[in-house]
Amino acid sequence: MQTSTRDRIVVATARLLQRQGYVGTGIKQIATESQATLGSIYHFFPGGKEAVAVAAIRHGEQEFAALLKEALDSEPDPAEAVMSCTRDLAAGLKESGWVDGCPVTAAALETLGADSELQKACADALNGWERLVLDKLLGCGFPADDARELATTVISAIEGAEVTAQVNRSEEPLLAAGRQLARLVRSYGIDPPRR
Amino acid sequence: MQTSTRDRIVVATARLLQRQGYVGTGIKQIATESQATLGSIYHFFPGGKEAVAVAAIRHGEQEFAALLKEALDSEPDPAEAVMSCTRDLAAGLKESGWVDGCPVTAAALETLGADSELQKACADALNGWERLVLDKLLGCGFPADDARELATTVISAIEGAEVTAQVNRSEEPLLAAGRQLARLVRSYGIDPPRR
DNA sequence: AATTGGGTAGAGCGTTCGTTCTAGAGCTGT
DNA sequence: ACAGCTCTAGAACGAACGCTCTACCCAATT
Repeated sequence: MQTSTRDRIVVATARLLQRQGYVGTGIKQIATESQATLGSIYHFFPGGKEAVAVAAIRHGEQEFAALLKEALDSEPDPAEAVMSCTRDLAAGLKESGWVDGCPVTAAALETLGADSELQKACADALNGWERLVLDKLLGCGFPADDARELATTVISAIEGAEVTAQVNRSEEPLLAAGRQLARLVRSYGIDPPRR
Repeated sequence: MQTSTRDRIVVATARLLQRQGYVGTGIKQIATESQATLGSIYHFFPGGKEAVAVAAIRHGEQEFAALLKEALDSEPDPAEAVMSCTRDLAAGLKESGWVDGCPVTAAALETLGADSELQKACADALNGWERLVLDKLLGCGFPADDARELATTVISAIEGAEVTAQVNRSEEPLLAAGRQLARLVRSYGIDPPRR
């Protein structure tokens, strides 16, 4: 067997959470989609549905972090880097038929009231991504305070633009957000590091 | 009876959708929360759960539009207006214990695949709000192209910042987004209309 | 006084949910 | 050969789901 059963469960769950949220995703659907059985799922995740979801969210976080990191590293200028990021996201979103959005937003919104492990995993994901942007900005010479506020804004705006793009089935909201965020970043008048 | 049964159903459903999404909200919970019975619900909404949800989303759209309009009208300068908006949202979010977020996002994300009436209602809501911002910018003398792109970015960023604020249980993401959006709006160098 | 019809009330339908449970397959070390 | 282990397999449970259905209340109309 190529991939382990456990990995198949996590990956399939991550995709399902992304598309239909936490409550909308059933354990039995996960079993079918991952070609595993209920027995296997409860063997690897004695914590049940929530434990599977937490693992899937963490997987989604890393996957998205990799995409983000690659886009940020591809351009020395942070403004260009942000646009590269929204371009990649827009392309991926369109390719999936507008269903593969942010891997954590849907799950996060459904589990806000109960401060569960799942909710914590979602918060960790958002903060992790924010840190990637923050580091990029700091590396470009932005003052710490400006960089922090910009980083949270960039992640929030991308997050929101992705939802808007999905709902309208259009790349435009993401691309527009990318351009405006680039303008915002440039407005600080900090020269990109030459290499 | 003060409020009609139908109205109680719609209002209660709107709040439930906001907090736990579409799939997470049961018809029987709606009945309990709105002090109605199943019979009443299916009497007023023969279309079942989805019909109730559509009515609730439209109600949420109008409610949020009113808040948005008030905030936008309170300041002549569009940059200040956007910040006033995020301040109001942050205050409301904190007051609700971080659970009463955007009335449509949660429901929208769960119903992306099936192009249902519900999905359309969510798209209408987002576009309606965007138009309010657009009109404000146009009224301040922004060129049409810039205004359009700014308007979608503002709504997307507010949307995303609200989610981030909820997940982190903090006003800061919304306030930061407000400040950065104000900076972005000002970067176009258009004088606010004097009155 | 009788009738009509909008609205209320909730028992019960079939289905699906998350979870538990027992049984067995496939492998390793002795 | 046998015990011991991880992992697979799916039947079965109680609870909850969306929805249908019949029965009833009560104010307005005839």
